[in-house]
Amino acid sequence: MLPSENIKDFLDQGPEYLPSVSVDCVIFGFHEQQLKVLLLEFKKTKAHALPGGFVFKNESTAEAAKRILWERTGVKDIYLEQFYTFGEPNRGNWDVHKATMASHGFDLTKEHWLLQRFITVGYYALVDFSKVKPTPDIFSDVGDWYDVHDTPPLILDHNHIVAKALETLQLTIDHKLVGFNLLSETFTMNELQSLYETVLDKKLLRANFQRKMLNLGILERVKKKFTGKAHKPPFVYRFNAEALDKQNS
Amino acid sequence: MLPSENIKDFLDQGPEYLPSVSVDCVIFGFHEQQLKVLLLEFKKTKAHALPGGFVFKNESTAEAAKRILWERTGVKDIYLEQFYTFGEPNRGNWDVHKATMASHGFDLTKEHWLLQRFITVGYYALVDFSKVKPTPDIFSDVGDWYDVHDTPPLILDHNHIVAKALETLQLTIDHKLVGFNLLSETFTMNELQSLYETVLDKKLLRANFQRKMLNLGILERVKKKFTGKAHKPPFVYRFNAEALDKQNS
DNA sequence: AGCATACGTGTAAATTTTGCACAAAAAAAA
DNA sequence: TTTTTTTTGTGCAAAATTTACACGTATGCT
Repeated sequence: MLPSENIKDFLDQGPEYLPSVSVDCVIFGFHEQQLKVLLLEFKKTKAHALPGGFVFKNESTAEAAKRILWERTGVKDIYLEQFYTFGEPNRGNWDVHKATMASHGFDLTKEHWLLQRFITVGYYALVDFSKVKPTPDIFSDVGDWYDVHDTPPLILDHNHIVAKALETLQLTIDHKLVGFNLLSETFTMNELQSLYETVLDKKLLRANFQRKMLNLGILERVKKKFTGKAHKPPFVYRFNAEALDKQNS
Repeated sequence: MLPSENIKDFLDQGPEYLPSVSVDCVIFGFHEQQLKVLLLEFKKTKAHALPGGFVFKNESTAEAAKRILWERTGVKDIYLEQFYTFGEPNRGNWDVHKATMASHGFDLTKEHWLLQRFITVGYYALVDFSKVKPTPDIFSDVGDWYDVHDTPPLILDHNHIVAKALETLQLTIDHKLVGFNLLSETFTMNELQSLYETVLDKKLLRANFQRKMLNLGILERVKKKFTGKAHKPPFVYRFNAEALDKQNS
């Protein structure tokens, strides 16, 4: 199927969506000491945007977010949390959408459903960077990771949405054990610490951090890691889900 | 104007609202050692509900919430905070609306805008109980305060919404200084403490509570209170807004 | 076998929180 | 005016937590 046919299909799908409501996902990943966000780049217009989409009439906003997440990352069972709903009537310039569509040969009228006002429900997702293959959608040709502190200008109020998501994550990570979702299934204490340092943007004392984490009783020691380095290899930990559930409930 | 004409006006207003989006307000007040919520009781059907409404096409959800708040309480400049958006496709039984309208002589078809699916954005408000005169809307004949732990069954998912609002308030009050909004402009340390004890649902040590509050540097001592009792009257405090702004920023 | 490395734990100092006690204050009563 | 009564406001020590640093130890390489 040609790209423009996909887009026609999408535009025809308008009536199946719940009007006025969209969902945007701030997908966080952790890589090389940086907290990353997954962004899409539109074809031709080269504008950047958060992965987002619309909500089917019999679908919850959370399900819509999960669907979008799956389409963009190929990962299911993602840690997902709603953080804010952006309900301003003027969330920015919708010309981008018009231009994007025009660049594909669709000239939308002012009344077209895609150019109406949308409230967007923001979800942030924490994913294992190594498991994710950023997948562009039909409007974008690339999905790529950006340092959350060094994002390009985004369409609409998406920069604001990213900022709010980061703020929420920083407030959350300290008293709710969500950080593990950003690491692979097993990890060293060092990796965990540098994740926390990156998210909170401050140095932590190794010794105390380790004690605190171990005392939570949610880390399971797996095995030694073979590093090939001339020193003692670190333990590798796995995060114990049952214990976490108790704490978060 | 007769009630049913008001209702007709309301029903005709459908096209002016943003489709699929509503706003519900959990209005908290503090009275007689109880945390209260303002609830409406529908005429005839006697069902209870949160004050809520719809969003005009050029209005933000926050503005809509403020408007509803003003209509129900007669108070402006209310402390208002968005806490969650309820985006399930099945948020409960919409028969109540149909029945309510039927009781006013309007037989709504299944396709009527009022009976469609709505996402609702939840806001909680903190108001000075003594300043508020609960005002019913056109569907309800009474607005009344209920102990948040002793509410009647509410329509749709409104009980759930109240629970979530309370949860948010409890998490917030400890590290964000929002409690003052629930008291009158001046208050004694005792009143402030019993507010905290009620919201957090636990006893606090008077001496330490007082120290903590005073050390925040946001309380301004006003004057002695004449109680008519045979003992030392307490100081009366006023909450100093500028100092708070610094802390919350 | 010994060394370099950085991991894991022990411990003391500093700070904050908790619990309780008591004096000061002010209105009413004598 | 003096005493009585009650509750406020502050002081202080014990307990708990956080912070900072030091040291012993396991491991792979030389």
